Amino acid sequence: MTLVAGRYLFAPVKRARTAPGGVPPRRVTLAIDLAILTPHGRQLAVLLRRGAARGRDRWVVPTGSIAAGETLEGGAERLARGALGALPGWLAQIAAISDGRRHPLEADLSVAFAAAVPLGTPAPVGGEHAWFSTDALPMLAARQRASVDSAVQALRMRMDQEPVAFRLLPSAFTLSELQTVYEVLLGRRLHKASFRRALHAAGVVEATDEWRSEGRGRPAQLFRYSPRRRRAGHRTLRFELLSAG
Amino acid sequence: MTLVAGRYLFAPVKRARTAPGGVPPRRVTLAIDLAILTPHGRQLAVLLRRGAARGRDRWVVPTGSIAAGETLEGGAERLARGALGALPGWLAQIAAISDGRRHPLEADLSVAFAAAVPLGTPAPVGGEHAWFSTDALPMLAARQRASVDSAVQALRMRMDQEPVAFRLLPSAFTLSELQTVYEVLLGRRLHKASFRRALHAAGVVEATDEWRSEGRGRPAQLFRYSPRRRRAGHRTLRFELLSAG
DNA sequence: TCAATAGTGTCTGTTAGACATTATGGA
DNA sequence: TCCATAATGTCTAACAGACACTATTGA
Repeated sequence: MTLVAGRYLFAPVKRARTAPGGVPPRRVTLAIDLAILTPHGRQLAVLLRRGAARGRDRWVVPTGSIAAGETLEGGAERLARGALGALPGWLAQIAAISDGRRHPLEADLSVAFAAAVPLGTPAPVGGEHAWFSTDALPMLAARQRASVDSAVQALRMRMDQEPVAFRLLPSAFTLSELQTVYEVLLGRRLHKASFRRALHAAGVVEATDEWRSEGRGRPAQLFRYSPRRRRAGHRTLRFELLSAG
Repeated sequence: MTLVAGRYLFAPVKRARTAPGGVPPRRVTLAIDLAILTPHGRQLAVLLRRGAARGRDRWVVPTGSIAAGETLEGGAERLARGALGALPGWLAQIAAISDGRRHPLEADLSVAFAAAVPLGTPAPVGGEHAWFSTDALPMLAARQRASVDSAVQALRMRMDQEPVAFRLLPSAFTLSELQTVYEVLLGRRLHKASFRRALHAAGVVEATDEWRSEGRGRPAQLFRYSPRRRRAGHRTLRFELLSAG
């Protein structure tokens, strides 16, 4: 999934070789769509840009194409910088979509990327960008809507394998914030005591000596993500999700 | 991830629209690589085709491009029919790779698909195709090697969400065969009693009235995959894999 | 008969979830 | 003082893994 940096995407001297059947690889127009996600209340939010409006409010997922000698991931990073002014904490390729549905650039093929940025990241100033809750998206081109849905689904499927949840928070966070992120990603409420017990047992966070007071209630201690090198915990059997069909 | 069938990939009348920056979506040559996987002993095996040999033994992952009006998934299905003579039990898009490394068709961009076929599926007659254990692959173009590795990894990551394991077996199978498939995918041995207990609790298989005797030992009862519609079992917290880094 | 594999019953340590309680701030 | 949130301790039911045992075939 991870792309090798520093390689040329289009080697200038190579010429398309004909396939065994005699048909050369088809030429298509390529776009990259980037779904930048962040927690927002009990939902995920995605960063959209005001589109080339035709009167009404139109929004688009940040999209673009690829420069000569640029990898897919390189293009996605460039898009992210353009939208955020900085690199996201997490970036991953999600899917290639080419179902013929509408896309702002009318590209034949679009490659969807997902990015995660910390809770509280403001939308860039200028009024061109805004956060939208993924459960109340505005009108989008059908293929971009599919990109956002795939990105959210992929985030949920990868949270066990990669520390995505921690990239959706600033480097220092309270355990309640972390629990909320996990609840958003899992789509269900968790028990506070069990959550902290599991965290402590896995040893993935370390306490700082800072505390944060918000409104009423007792101040919360701040923690950091600290993956202590441990033996790779073995995967467990999970049949539950297979019963659905 | 699933592509909509029956849609045109390249709408003939549409013209590439210029991006906001003024750059039209880049044109690239596109190939599809298909890693057809099946269980083979305690490993997964992949189906390779004898390549356009230059003297030595060269092998390639089944690859091709896309016809006009064909979706990515449609192209992958056509490739699968060409290699197997039939559709695989499971087919999924894995990744788009464009790192500039070698590919048989020299395509700029290749989209990797993974397919699963049942244990015991023979390689097509004619000597053009053969199964290779994924832990002892022959020389492959670097990008195709990456496709195979990604396909195997994706199979392992999706086994909890989709009934991939059952597509790696014929419709009727023994519980020992199923357990072996799970052991191959999980990469570790399982306990017989626990495995059957979990299977029974989840209610994902149903017994047939057939039995199979192989060599010595008591004959084994045959089972089928039967996903009884149940309440969607909730996902559990899993921090273990996040400790690695 | 022995060897090999299928299938089941029981025990035990671990863990997820529920509940209760203490701690510490603001209103 | 009351209330809201943080943090922790304890109980229990469920479960994973280990072990032992029975069942049924072929050599």
